Amino acid sequence: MDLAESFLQERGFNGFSYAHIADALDVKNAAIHYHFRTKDDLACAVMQRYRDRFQLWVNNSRIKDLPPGEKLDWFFSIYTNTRADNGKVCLAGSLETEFHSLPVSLREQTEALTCELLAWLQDTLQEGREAGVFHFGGDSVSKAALILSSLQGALQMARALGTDKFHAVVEQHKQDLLVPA
Amino acid sequence: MDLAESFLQERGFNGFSYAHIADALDVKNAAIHYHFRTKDDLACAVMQRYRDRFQLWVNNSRIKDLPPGEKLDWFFSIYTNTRADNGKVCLAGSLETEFHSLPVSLREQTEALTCELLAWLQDTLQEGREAGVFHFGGDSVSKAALILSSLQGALQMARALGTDKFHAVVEQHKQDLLVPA
DNA sequence: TGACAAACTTACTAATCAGTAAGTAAAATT
DNA sequence: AATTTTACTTACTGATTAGTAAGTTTGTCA
Repeated sequence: MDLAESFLQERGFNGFSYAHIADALDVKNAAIHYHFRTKDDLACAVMQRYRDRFQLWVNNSRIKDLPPGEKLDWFFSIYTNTRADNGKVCLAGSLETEFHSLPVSLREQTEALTCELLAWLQDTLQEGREAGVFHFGGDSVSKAALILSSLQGALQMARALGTDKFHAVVEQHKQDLLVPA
Repeated sequence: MDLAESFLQERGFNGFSYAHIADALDVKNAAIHYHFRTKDDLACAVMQRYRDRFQLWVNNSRIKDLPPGEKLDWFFSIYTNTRADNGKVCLAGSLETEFHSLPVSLREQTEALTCELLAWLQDTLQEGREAGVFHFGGDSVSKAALILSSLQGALQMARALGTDKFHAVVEQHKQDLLVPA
């Protein structure tokens, strides 16, 4: 599953095969089929684990009780540390790009993940604005969508233009949110 | 090339084959190979045409002489009309997602396109800020990267969550840029 | 009219793809 | 000790992949 997750982030759903994973583990492809009957099953399991992990984090008091500014820093750091610096992109973004060539079960997982990320970000932004820490116009739903879409896009952009661009985007978001006017 | 462009935007480079195009045109796959020896050649030709088209537009006085606010509206409208409403994503975003599984020539095209989009957007933002129409902190390079990455990401997000989300992101960008404080 | 080139088709190839059926070895359970 | 389960391997299948070689049709031009 770790390998499948990496391949999904690095090459997309259509960009890897059972053989890639089997070779990396030095087993035969049938060994993968034993654990995950179909490729959809494998990808769905990866997505479910990814979602569960996120929910576990945000419901943990180490994150939940943080002030909004630090919560957001934590969120940004997920993208910075485990994605941009390793040339990976967000699972949601990766699968959305290939959406129309994906099995239905995997589309549902993609939708669910995106909703969950968006919901948490929206709550955090709202909380921060009410606390006077964040400053932005419009509603928190749109601002959350703006930030999430930008993080997704910036990870992809980092592929072509290097991680500096990604870091610049994150800093710009902080600037936009934190500086009053 | 029109079909290849559509497939790239809808399914990604690894998500379509010569057979898809041949079937759609009711010819044999060898007919495609006659015009484009390899799949890389085809995709590169599509990218080159896409880039040329963009340069033609931005150098045309119908766009070049527009005030910054309307320039930006035009830029947003490319994404809204020809992508979000048809379930397509930006070519740059699509190829960046699969970057590590792409032939080198196609990676170079992807990088070039991203740079060109970014450069134009940066100039436009700078011009607008100097004219007092746009308001944002930080430098225009970062802000351009933020907006472009967000548009890319929002097109992908629209796949899973519908076009409403995309439109909300565009409105939020306008709000962020246009409202003084 | 004949030469030639453009735009194909027919008929392949070798590789890769997801997925399966049957067999095996070792560990866990009864 | 016998049985069952887990985790594979071996050996495939049929579909699809990008790409090729040789032949065919159609239109253009000298």
